[in-house]
Amino acid sequence: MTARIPDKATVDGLEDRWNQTWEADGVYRFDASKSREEIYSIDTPPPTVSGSLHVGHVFSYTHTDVVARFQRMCGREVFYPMGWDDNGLPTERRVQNYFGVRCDPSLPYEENFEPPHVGGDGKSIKAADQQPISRRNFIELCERLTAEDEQQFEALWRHLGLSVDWSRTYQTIAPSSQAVAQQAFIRSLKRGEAYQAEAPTLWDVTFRTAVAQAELEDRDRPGAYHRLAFEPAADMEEATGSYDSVWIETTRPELLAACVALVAHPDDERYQPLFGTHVRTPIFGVEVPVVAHRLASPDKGSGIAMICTFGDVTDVIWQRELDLPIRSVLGHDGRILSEPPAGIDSDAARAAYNELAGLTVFSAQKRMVEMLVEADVMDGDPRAIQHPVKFFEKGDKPLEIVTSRQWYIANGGRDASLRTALLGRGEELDFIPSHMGKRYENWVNGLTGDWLISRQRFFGVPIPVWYPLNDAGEIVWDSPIVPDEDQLPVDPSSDAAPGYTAEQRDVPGGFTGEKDIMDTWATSSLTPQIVCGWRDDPELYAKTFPMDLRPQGQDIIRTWLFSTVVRSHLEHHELPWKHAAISGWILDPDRKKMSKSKGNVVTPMGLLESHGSDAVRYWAASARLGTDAAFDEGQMKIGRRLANKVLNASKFVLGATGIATVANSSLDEGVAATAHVTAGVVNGASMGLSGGAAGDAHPAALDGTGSLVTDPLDRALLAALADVVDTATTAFSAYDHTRALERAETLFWTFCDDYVELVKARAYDGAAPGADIDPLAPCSPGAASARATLVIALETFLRLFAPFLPFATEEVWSWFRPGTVHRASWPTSEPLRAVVGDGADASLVATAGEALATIRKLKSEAKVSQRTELTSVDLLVPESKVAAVHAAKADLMAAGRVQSLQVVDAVAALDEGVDGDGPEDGSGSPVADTTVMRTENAVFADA
RNA sequence: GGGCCCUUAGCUCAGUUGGUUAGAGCACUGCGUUUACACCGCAGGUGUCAUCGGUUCGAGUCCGGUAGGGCCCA
Repeated sequence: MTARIPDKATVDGLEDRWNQTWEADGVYRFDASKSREEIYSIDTPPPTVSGSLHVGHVFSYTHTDVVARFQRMCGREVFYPMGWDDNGLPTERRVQNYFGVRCDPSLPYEENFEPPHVGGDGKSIKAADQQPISRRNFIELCERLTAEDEQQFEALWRHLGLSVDWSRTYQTIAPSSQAVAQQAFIRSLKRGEAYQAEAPTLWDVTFRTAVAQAELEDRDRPGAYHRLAFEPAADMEEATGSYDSVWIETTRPELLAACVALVAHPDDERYQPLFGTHVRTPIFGVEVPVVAHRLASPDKGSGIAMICTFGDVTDVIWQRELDLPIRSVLGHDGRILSEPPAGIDSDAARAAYNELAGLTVFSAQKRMVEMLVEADVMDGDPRAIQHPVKFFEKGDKPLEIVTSRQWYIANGGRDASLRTALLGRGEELDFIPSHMGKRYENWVNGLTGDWLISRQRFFGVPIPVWYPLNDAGEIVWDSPIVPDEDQLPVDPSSDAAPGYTAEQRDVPGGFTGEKDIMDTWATSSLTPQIVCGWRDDPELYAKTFPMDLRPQGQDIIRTWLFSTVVRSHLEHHELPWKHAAISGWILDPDRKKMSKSKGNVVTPMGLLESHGSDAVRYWAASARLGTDAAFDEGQMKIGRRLANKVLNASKFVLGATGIATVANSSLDEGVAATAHVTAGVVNGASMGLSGGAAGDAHPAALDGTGSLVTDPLDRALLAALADVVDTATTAFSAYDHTRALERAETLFWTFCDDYVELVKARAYDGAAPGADIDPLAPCSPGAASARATLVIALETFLRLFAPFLPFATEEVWSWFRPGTVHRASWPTSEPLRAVVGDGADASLVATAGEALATIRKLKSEAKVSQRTELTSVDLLVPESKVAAVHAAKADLMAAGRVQSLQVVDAVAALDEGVDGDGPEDGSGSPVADTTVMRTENAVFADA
């Protein structure tokens, strides 16, 4: 029979072995029979599968897993599903490049379609080289690719050791998720929270879709002010008595045809006389009014600006608030429309407009400037500036504003009472750290409109409505046809509207399907409803919703977190979760945020393989929530060292106590020996996976007096451990996992470096080097005390470390404990305190350690091996510590290999009236610090 | 321009309601192969707590200003 405890312990290879066992034993399987009070539910962010996972994901998902494992050990049944966010634009883009195709909804479906490329080379394929395919073919390719990606993601998460119930994974594009998204939409529609509107919309001309406020970003771009002359109309000449032109400066001369007014600040004295009068636009000769508005900035350009429908977001506000006409000149393809807007009537104006029609914004500007120069209505050369321009965060051309019919969901952007209510939800939510709530508050206060959820794309959840066609075949937008909830999910582009036949599609008197899909966030804002079974599992839903925890990155507070709060508030009138744990950024060594574009991203699997998962988890867990962390492989090496130490210290404990002797051949015997060595404090009761109490440590109804743990040093160690357990538990309960780890780690190193060294000889109880120890044979009381302490401490440390180092702790647990450490109970201090009684003094560990270090220092400075025997040495100890050193004296002599140790009161020793001469060997300084231990009169056995 | 966070040893970071001489790990140097571990152990030096001012018997900690860094929003 092979030994169950390896001769050479290593952290390498533990991941695959334990993942297989955990899967086979269903260690993390959610038990839905538990009661609401017993359940801890986590709403894990579904990563975008079309993107690649990076170190930041590993970082924040580890934070979540650490909490999940802690809560599970505290006896909670952890509901911890994992999802994949696969719908949306990122997947479409990836499919286009990976397969060399693009979606053309006008094409018919092709059976058994095989794409022109598979795999691609990661570079984008030009649109012209992409093969157009039908929407259904395109979606099939999206699903094919995401399925592959999801497998890789799951493999990574398993390797990292996430304690997810992998039987409960979900996809945001899955039919059940679509049904949830559509049901929530329909209900919002019926309550009036979802609505459609024809309105100016921020539009990405590359992707040809509308985008939401949350997806915008400002980028500084070069631009140029063009100084243009507007001629006064008759009423202005009359008002001012002047024929002078009005000069405006604009960065967008190509939109001149859309000009509907000039605007200046109401307080601007230069232009006050002009308000209410008119000017004529250059080139086109359209008469437009001069108006006043507070958003015009007197110090920008000439202080008076032209309002175009729609040059930027301010133009939209002006158009709305000043009730100006709409004159669109830009199409959804980003080109100037072929038909001129109202007002361009003269032949000359039409001719000028025709010069621009069909051009891109860029070319139109060039041509427009030429015309302006020819007409001599532009003053000088364009003046170059840098200015912020709005972009779609995933796009690379400036956003334009076009008028289009879109769907919205109310989010407080237009309704003060809803906004107030949502701000209240933000205050109600427990953000960790709390200052992250400010980001939520700032975002809600900065909303400028409702949430635009419709996207003119293909791979996503369809907006579940149809529209009737009148007898003329025109769409009746105002009367959307809505499916019943039990019909969901529906695809209006292929399913017939309720009450119609398929033949009535797109014929007069029939119906047509909504072509738009919902924004990704419109589905992922419903992950609590998706995973908790809102639509189809009322029993589960009642037990898991509202959820306990939403962990996520700080970047998506305004998007994912906020939109989820919105949906929950609208539908359920409550928060979707109690706590929101916000992870920080990962910064590269230059303190910059790590990102793909900077090319400084490390692949997570490579990291896990080179350092080990426990090591990488240790690095992640060392960072507090909300705090940015450096990408620090040094920290991973420390984690690896800790995991390695856990294995080796455990080997020692099991060896010195004799448990290894029997556990090597049989787990049952090892468990029994463990119970024997600890007198039942660590016993084998409640074996198996069921119940949170498996492998529990039970107080053997002791008050310290009947305990095997009699030695003061042993009692001190367990007292110190009890303190650490209390601190770690309090910290963990407050989501401060870092402190829990740090406290456990610090005491563990003291345990290894000092305590173990001190009690080693006592625990061996005279056994010959290398000899097997019989754990059941009688031994001296001192040995029994040390052995019991070693095992109790080890077993407690394993449970303290289990959330952080799931692989190393489970490996060791399997050597001598039944079941899995991950279903063992989180340690409590009561059993430890019961074993050591009230009189235990935790500080004895530190004092004994200090004394040991003093003897080590003597040898280190003498440049001799720590093994060197000391015939005799005086240990000068501060008075307050003398008693403690005496208590550990025998262990100290054994560990320090001292044959004769004199413990001397350091204060008394300095007093010449006591020993008369000072140190006989001259080693001590006459002004020695009496608060620090030191040695004198050392005699080495031989040099 | 508004909001939030940060600045402590060469590096990464602790430092809890203000209270002895501000800590840890890494790195570095020296020593040492010990019946757990060389992926090891032991020992050692390391500070203008960004800066200026205030409150206080006492400030790394509380308050205000300044500088630098980061993020979000306009």
